[in-house]
Parts: sequence; C-alpha cells; structure tokens
Amino acid sequence: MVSIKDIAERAGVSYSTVSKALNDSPLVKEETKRRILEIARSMGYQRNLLARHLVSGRTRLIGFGLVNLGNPIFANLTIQLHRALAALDYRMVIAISPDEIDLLNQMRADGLVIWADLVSRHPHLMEELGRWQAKTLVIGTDEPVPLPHVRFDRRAGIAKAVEYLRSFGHRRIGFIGSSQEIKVRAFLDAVQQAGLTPSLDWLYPAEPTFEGGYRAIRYARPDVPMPTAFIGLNNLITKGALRALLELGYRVPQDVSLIGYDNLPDMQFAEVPITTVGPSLEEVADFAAHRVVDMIDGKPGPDAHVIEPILIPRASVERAPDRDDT
Amino acid sequence: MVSIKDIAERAGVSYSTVSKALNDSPLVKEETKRRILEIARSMGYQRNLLARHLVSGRTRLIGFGLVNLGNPIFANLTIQLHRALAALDYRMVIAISPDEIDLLNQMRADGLVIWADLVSRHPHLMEELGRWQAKTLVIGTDEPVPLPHVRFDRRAGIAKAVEYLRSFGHRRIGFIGSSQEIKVRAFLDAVQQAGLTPSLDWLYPAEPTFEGGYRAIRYARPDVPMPTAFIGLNNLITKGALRALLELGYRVPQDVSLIGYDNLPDMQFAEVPITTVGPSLEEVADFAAHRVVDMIDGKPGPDAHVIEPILIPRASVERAPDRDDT
DNA sequence: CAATCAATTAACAACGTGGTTATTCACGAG
DNA sequence: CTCGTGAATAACCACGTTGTTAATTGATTG
Repeated sequence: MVSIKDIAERAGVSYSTVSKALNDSPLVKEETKRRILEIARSMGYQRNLLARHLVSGRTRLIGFGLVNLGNPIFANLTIQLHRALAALDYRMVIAISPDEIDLLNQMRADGLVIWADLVSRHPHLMEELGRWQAKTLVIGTDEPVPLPHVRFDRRAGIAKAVEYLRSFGHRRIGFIGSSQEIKVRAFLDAVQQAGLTPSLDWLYPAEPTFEGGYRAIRYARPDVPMPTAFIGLNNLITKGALRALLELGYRVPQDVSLIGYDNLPDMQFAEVPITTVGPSLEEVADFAAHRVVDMIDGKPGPDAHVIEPILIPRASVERAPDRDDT
Repeated sequence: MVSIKDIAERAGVSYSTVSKALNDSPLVKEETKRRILEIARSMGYQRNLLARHLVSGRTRLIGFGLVNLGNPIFANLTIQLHRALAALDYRMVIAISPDEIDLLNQMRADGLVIWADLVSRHPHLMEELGRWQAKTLVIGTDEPVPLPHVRFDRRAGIAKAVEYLRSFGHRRIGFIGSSQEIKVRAFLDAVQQAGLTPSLDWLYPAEPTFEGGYRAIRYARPDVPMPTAFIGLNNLITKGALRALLELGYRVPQDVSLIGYDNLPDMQFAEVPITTVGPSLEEVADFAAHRVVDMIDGKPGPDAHVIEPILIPRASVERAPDRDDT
C-alpha cells in the first residue's frame, strides 16, 4: 500500500509536508499542495485510518450491542441506528455477546450503544462498562440503570393502549405476553386507571414469539369469556394472536379488537393492519446516535431520557361489540 | 488508558518484555510472565488493537456492503453473516453506500462482502474494488462478474418452482415480479422446459414490495383468465400477492397455488404458510464468510461459486383445480 | 550589506504495538 | 581465571499518521 512517505519521495518533499497538504493545511503553498494531491491521486493513495486513529485517539467507530437478532425489531433498530450514525460520520459495528463488546473496547470504539437486554442478561457487564473509556449508552430499559440510558416508557405505552381501547368502549381486555411482574402490574394498573376492574383472567402468558402469541389465544382456557380486545406485548406475539383469532372464527376488529406493541412498519401488512403503540424506532435511533456522539464530544446531556410511546391507529381496533357483558 | 509501557514501569521491566509476556512468548521466564500478567490485570489493561493492527497489517474487520435494508432478506443476511464471521473471529461493519465502502477500505478492512446490487447500482465501484487491497467477494449476482463472486442461480430456482408446480398438475402459471428481461426469460424458458406453452399473459409486472405484489394481483387485467398457480419473485411480492388473492376470494392453495422466492423463515407465518424456493441464506453466509477469510489468508478457492436454490414445501401449493382449461 | 521577517518546508517525537537484535548475567568447562 | 554458552531481558526499529519545533529560503529594511 502506498503511504505518505512514498508520495513524499515521489514529490521530492518531506512526508510531513505531504501530511499537511493532504489535510489542506494553510502552512503549505497552494502550488505544492496541488502538485502533491495530484501525485497522491495518481498513485492511488488511500489514507490509513488506523494510523490516524492511533495518534488522534478517536476511531469514529461505535459499537451496537444487542441480543436476539431473531425479532425484526432488532433488525429495524440496527438499520435505523446505522442510518443515524452514518449521518454523523460514524461507523457502526455489531456485537451480540459480551466477548464481542470486549473486542469493541479493545478496538477503541469511541462509543457503545447497548440494548438493555444484553446487560441484564450479563450482569457483570454493567460495572465493566462503567470503567471503560468508550462512552456507553444503554437503550431500551424499562427501569433506570446506573449508566446513561434511554428508557422506553412501556408503562405509559400500555396505559395508552388501554385508554385507547377504553375510548372505544372495551371493558374486558386481554393482555398477551410476558408474565414478568413489572409488565403485568403496568397493565393491571392501567386498567384500573381506566376505571375498569381488572381480573387475572385477563392475562394470557406467552413466549415472545409468533408461536407464543398464537398458542396463548388458540389454546386459551375455555372457561374464560373472550375479551373484546387484546393487547399484544410485542410485534411477534401480536401477529401470532391475530392469526389464532382469525382461525377461531373471530373477525378483527368487528368481534375482537387488537393493539400490538412495537411500531414496526410491517404491522400494517398483517391480515388486518394492526394498530400499534410503542416508541418510534427512528426517534430512538436518532436520539441515541446524537446522545452518544455528544458524550464522546464531552457535551453535556441528560443521563436518562425517556422516549414517549406513540400510538399509530390502524384497522384493528373498532367499537366493542355488544357481547361485552360487564 | 493504560499501555504496556505503564505496565513495564510498574513491573520494573522493559516494555518489550511486557509485550512478550502478554503474548505468552517462551522467551520470558514463567515467573516474570505471571507477575506481569497479574499487574496488567490489576491495572485494568486492555490491549490496543489499533496499534496491533497497524503493525500486523491485519484488522480482522470485514465490511458488508448492501443496498436496501428495507427488504427483510437483507436484515436476515446481515444476521447470518455476522454470525458466520464472528465464528471465524472477524468483526463486521455495515456499509450501504460507496462512500462507506471507501471508508472501510481506508480503515484497512481485511475483506469486503458486497451485495451485487450495490456494485450494479454504482458501476464505477467494480473497477475500484479490483484495485483495492481488501479482498472482495460479491454475493448475490445473477450473472458472472469480473470479481470473485457467489452467484445465486435464480434461473435454476425459477425452473425448480415451475417444475414443482407442474408436478402438481398446474398448466397455467403466473409470474409476479420484475419485468427485467433476464428474469422473464428464465421464467419463460422454464415453462417451456416443463412442456407448457408460455404466454406473455402470464407475466404480472410488479415492484419488489408488498404493495407491488398486492397491486399486481388485485388490479390484474380482467380479460386474462386466472392462473392456477403463481410464482412471486421475492418475499414481499409474494406476501402482497397472497393478500390480494385472499381478498379476491380465492382460497390458497385450493383455488390458487403460490410459491415465493427467498427462503425467509417468516414466510411460514403468512396467512397460509408459503412454499418457497431460493438460496439458503445460512449457506450463503457461511460460504461467503469462509471464502473471504480464505482469500485473506491467501488460500486458493473458486473465483465463482454457485449456490443451488432449495425448495421448501409448505402449505401454499396443492393439486391444480379443475378450472384449468388448457 | 547585515539583520529581520514571513513564508515555506524539513526534521522529529509521539501514539501502542510486534518483532529483531543487542546486552546482561550466571554458570560450567577448560 | 577466562571463555564460551544459554537464558533472560533490554534496546531499538517499524507500522503510518498528526502535531510541534527547527531549519531553510527569499525578500525587505535600516
């Protein structure tokens, strides 16, 4: 590979002059600059960012750490974050394990954006991250964590969904998803807030997959009366639930309404375009990119930020049918 | 950040000794080695890969260049390639524009895996890539290109789909997708090969999106009799077409059979699990990763490789209905 | 004509490693 | 006692840059 020394030799100047010329420094005569640039071009010179980064201490590299690439939401976030970072002239490297995160640190990535599940799944990571020099931003937490983070207010999102359904007259609402206490509580609280009396019968535990959502509805307890509306805790669950509902002969939204969590574009292409609630992934990515870059630049900013969920109305919610027997 | 010099000072040895100790060289006494390692650990030493790479000339970085991250197939391939590269101890950096590819080269990425559309969309890229030192592998081409590449034999895939439909008795087959000559010809040839007489009426031009597939069927020419089977040229088109068919009251597969291109896992979650044909993305990623690493290591290998498409039978194909009036 | 000054360029240290060569040291053989 | 000898370590160069400092010009001025 041709280096600035090669160019210097060819041009009959010192390599430091070449360096300045390539960086368009005012310390070099215009004519010399032009001549050097021309020679560099003709020799097919490509600057070596490794060397530059070694001396400058900055790599313009940001790691994105996540866990399960199976859920389309991660693919989506990856795209969005890549876009947002590219706009700020940063490159993105993906990591899906603590080992890879470690390597990013050894590569001297300037910053790390880490999906909350990755740290919660590897608890020792949290303290390590705090010690490292790479600026770390955790995104997608439900609860505050001892690192700069972006929180998704899932509580507010669930509340929004419940209220929305309530405004359509629904009084018995099923909740399909994790039986994790915090989420269940958020739902039950929201229901109460909406002036309804929640019942544990309204909970439909499900794995966070299409299968999970499908089975939760398809093989639900037969003794529990069918709610007039459901909230699915993520995109896959919701799609699975929709499939099961249709198979069971329910019309959506005439017989049963449905709201899904996670604002993914392809939710509109389901059998019935699905009304969704959740953070805008574009907003998340934009905020995370700007925030982490600010952290790198030493600019002040909030250590915690909450992304407000938004509700996107589509066709899967309608007025509650009469069979609502409350 | 702590460097080997800091460790050397603390340990009272020269920094070259520390370097050797960290690399477990036999030139250092075992006891010294242990002592140095202990000090390094206690000081929270993290090796600097930038510096190492500068001297070694290798970065263990591989760029993945692609175009449209909107189609889930790209997200899928990204995941798969990441997985395959991580297994070989390489990191992956995403690039979606020629500029970003350029930067990868300046970062001295050891190799590049580039999706064919990216080079075909930016023709000047091809010759540049040839000149660069990063080993380049183009994947997903339809035709041979003057660079090492992995070809998807779409011709064979289409032929496989046609044959499969033929074996179920279908005699009028619709082809939904690009009106690009090469693909259309592949289809028409395959039909002829299967002993049928193709007609231009069988072509349903469509943009490569869900909308495209939907509109192609929903607003098809009313004077053309409905084929008994369709082939959709990619995953989105196929899903759109399926939606349209169902909306028009056709039962799939009883009234109309459907095969989609692109073996994406989520095709099984469509309204009707869709039979697909296409390259296995896992195989593509594994081959590409191994091949590009071999190229980096200077190992010999084929400049061109063809991935044979495979057909995954699901529920969307059945025997042709009687209305087949040929 | 020497001194001064601005403009230009050259020389060099540094970044943190990995390798190569030189030095030191202890020890045993002659 | 001296001379290898081998083990262990130190010293140094290179990788390709950037930034700082020193040197070299050519012109200007008193």
